Amino acid sequence: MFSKSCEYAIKIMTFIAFRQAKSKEHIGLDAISEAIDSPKAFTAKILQQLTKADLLKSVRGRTGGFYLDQNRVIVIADIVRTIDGSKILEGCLLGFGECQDENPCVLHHQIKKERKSLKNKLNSTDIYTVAKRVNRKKAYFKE
Amino acid sequence: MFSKSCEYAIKIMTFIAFRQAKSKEHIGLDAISEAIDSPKAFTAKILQQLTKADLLKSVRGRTGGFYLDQNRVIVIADIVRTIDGSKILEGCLLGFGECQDENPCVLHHQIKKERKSLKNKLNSTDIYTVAKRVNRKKAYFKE
DNA sequence: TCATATAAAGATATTAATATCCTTTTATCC
DNA sequence: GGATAAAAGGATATTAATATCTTTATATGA
Repeated sequence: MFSKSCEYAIKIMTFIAFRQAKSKEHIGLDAISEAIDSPKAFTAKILQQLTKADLLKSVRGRTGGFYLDQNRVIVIADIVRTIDGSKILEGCLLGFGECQDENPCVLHHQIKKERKSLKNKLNSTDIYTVAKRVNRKKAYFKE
Repeated sequence: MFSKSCEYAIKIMTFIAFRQAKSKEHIGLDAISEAIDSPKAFTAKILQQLTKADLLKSVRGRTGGFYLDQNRVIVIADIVRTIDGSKILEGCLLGFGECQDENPCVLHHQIKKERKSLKNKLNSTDIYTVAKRVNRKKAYFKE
């Protein structure tokens, strides 16, 4: 469903939200990739993408690391759109460039409702809420 | 969401169902790839996969081609499972090997309901029903 | 029986996703 | 100011998905 990069990105963002609820210190690559069990160098690239897209803030140098601007509410859909693009949320299931209600692919109307509720859910699930669940040990970043 | 191969496969199967409702003649690769607007050689490979998986029947030789065993009801989920595997329907959204209710990833419970209804829909949508919609010009195989 | 049209099978090519490695920039601490 | 530790950036490697091409097997019909 999501690309591997996107899977990591969702874990990264929710992990930082989780950690930041406990301490305001910047969080470094090492801590992140250890916590979510992801390859370090690859994780660094995804962190770059998230930072460029302004979903994440970063500081260089000795006490550097990553942190979230707490004023901004970030939802899972923001992360998905940044890493995988909006195709999975908006695009045609069968690859039409323009799959509207007027020129629908064979699955369009069949799956319309289900896709919409999935999209709504991703649009309404923010990372702080997810992070709270981790704190209550109701969800995990790695197996 | 689905791989390109799977997109083609869904079109292939629904197209054959659609054509077969009109004529019992075997349908050849050329007609299929033309109708669904897919690369011919690649389409041939997918047809092979579908045939091996017994979702589709084939006949070689001069009047050869592909056809459906009308006694068997095939749903979209059968096609998806054959081409992309069951991961997209059953597997963890964030790549856990074992993502159950007891050891859930950070998205598991959040998206559980939405995934389930998507899966149900794919499990209950059969290709003949889809084909009928095409016949009524309510859905298309290509743009 | 032989030419032809078809699917099956195998080999290869191309492109995109995943992943790593090395160098550069930047901030901190001594 | 120099050593150090961090992120950023660029280059490369590996693997998987997409796609094509060529050969083989099989059935038909003249």
